[in-house]
Amino acid sequence: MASEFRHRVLSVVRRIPAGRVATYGDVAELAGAPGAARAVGTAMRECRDPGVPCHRVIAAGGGLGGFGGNLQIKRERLRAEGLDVGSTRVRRFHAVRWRGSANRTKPAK
DNA sequence: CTGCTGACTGGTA
DNA sequence: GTACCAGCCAGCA
Repeated sequence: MASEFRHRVLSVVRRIPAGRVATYGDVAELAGAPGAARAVGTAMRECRDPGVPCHRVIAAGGGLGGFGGNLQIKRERLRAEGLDVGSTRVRRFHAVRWRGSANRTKPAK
């Protein structure tokens, strides 16, 4: 399957526990393609599956990322997860991984 | 097979 | 602080 990478990404996103988030870069690395953050976003584009909490995938620094119109819903969901979400970025959140190092529960930037 | 695009990231100005 | 540039990988025409 040419979309094996996408499938792997979806699996990683699916493993993200509630109340926790992961950056595109982290998901890409966990998917086996470090640096393919953009490709991750492309894969998320088809995250219509409810089993794939694509809203838990955010950009680096706590940004919600690009997304289109449902970005608003994503923000509300993240807030429902117990995270502090601002207008276009998260203030406080628990990331499964941060900068490829130990689990950090700080927004850093 | 070649080239462009894209829900990204990090660094420099 | 924000703005722009270059680099990265995967998907699609």
